[in-house]
Amino acid sequence: MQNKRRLPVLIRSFHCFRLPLPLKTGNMYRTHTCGELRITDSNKEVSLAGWVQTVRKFGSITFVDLRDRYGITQLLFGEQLNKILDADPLGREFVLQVTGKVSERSNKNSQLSTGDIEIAVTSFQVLNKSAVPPFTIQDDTDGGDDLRMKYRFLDLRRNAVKKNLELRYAVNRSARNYLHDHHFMDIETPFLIKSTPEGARDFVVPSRMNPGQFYALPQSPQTFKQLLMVSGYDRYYQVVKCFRDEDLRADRQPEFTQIDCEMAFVEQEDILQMFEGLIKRIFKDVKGIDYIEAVERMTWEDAMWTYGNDKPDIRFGMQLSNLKFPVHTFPHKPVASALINDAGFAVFDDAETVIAIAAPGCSEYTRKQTDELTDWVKRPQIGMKGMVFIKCNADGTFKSSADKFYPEERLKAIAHSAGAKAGDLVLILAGAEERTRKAVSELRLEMGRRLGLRKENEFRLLWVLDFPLFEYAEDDNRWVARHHPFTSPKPGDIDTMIQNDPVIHQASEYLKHPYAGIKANAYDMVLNGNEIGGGSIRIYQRELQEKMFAALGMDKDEQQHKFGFLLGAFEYGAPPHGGIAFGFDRLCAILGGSESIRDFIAFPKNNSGRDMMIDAPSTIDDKQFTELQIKLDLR
RNA sequence: GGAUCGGUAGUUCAGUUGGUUAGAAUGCCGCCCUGUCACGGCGGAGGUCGCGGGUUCGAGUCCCGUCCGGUCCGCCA
Repeated sequence: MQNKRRLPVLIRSFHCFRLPLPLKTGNMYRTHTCGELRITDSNKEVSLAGWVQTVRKFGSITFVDLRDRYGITQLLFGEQLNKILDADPLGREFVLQVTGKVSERSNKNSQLSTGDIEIAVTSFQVLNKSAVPPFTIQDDTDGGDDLRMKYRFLDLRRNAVKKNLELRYAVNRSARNYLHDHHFMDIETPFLIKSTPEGARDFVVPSRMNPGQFYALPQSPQTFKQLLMVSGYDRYYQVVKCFRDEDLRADRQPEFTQIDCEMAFVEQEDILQMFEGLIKRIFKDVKGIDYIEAVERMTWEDAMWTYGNDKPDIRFGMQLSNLKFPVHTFPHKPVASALINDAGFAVFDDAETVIAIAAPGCSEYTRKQTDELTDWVKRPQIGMKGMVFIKCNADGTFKSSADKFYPEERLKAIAHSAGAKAGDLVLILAGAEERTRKAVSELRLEMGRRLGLRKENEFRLLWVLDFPLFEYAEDDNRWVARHHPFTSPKPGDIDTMIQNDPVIHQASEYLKHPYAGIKANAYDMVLNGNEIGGGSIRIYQRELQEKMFAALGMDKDEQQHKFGFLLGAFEYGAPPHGGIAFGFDRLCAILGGSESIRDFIAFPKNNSGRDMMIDAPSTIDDKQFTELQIKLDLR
């Protein structure tokens, strides 16, 4: 494992970006915004326009907080104007335009940037009334999630959401500036393209002019950006919508945005350095964080070995002790099976895989607490049958739920292998390989969270390198591209690929187990346990691309039908090239300290892919079906 | 496709072993109040307990179904 990075990490949690406050020019509605007037503006005659945040009435005077995108300014309605308000009161969220004089307040409000002044209103105009909003437009709104989504246009007035969108814009600007500085060119690619159901399910769009035929919305601009490389636009980028018709999560939307980049005449190292630069620039511009010297690097195999996960959160340790694994899983790694073998403990003996981790400082856990942890791993989502504990007591003794089978010396050795110290609690899971590995990885993250080891203001970046090129799809009984079928093998594996004539479904000699097989020239960038970007060096020779398609079980006809345009282009001087795409929404959410990407998207969809505000998707008219020559057949 | 949590006033929630008239806070409406900024005081209105069925003398509460929302697994090259 390469590990040249120095320890990190400090942190300022405020956002360093700032939007310009003053309006460049006033107009008939307003001379200033609600966020910019200060005591130095005293006695100026100004006009403001905005929304009524609150009305505070005191008999013959009234205070109104007027809000716009830039802030809140207090308005004072004196005795005369107050009579007008008595007759026709202002309500929350009314759109109001006022003219008046900036005056120093007798009671200042240090919480507001405009808190030293108020506007002594001389005239006003209700530009529009508002119905009573269904929830309060405040940082701490009383509105529930679905109500906020239904009235998203009101939710967006809230400062909390506005800050997220500002952060999003800041990330966008920062990325564009960096890429522009490095000669990347923003080129738009089409949204109505061809369906090639390889990875995710496509969204499809019927074509009226070509009855019975459909466009697909792009899952990414992958092939187009590669064609742009063939065309000689050697540095391309796009902040672009992508579409995938798959089930959603808190961090997954059917339409999402990528910062999509591609470069020609590069090898992997060039890409890694260029985009480390990008991410550092974003951190600096958006968070004011300037500490990242180099992004740490780890091979995929090391990540799987050390953390059981291809996107490890390296902010904390708790590295795995791999006590037992099937022979071919980690051919180059020292599996420590001697520690647990030959003890007659059926739970371990019968298991395909046994993995231990040490939870620091947890040796004092009560029976109730360990039972609760056991229940946690027994939940259907984790699916383990139980958990074995070793308490590493402060006095140097060891106590385990498997005492009967392992003398203290062996418990000590197992605990030691997991890096446990006195006072730690070793957690051991055993079972089928895949499930156990995932369970330990989840357990590690959960314990890290519970023990406060995943610090919100700490950011650790990691490149995960050398992914396997192929992955076996149990359901379809075939090999699929782990990244995508345009990914180049590692240089050393290219000859193997070209020389062999792969009929991969049957036993492929050179694929073997993914851990041992051909490695891809692919890389993911991981931030605090989240994959924020991924890419690869691409195949640019027709012959190799055909081998790749064939390896995935695609015959010549199918290759031609689906990707003939790309294979053809490779015959006309395709340069070596590669690229990367960053998940823009997710990156923003992480920088904003949130698990959910929804609050960083102006108009997101819910769990079921519905837009609750406009109520989409919806049925269409019979006339539309007729035009499309489509008949509905709901089964 | 599956698991799980939730749905009660405009809103956020409470509601005991099934038992009299379903509560609180906030918002809303009215009156009072010249320095508030979570303003305050007094008064008032506001409910098909998601929907359908069942058990029961009696259901917000128990059972079945269904719809909606949240989270997760599968899925997401």
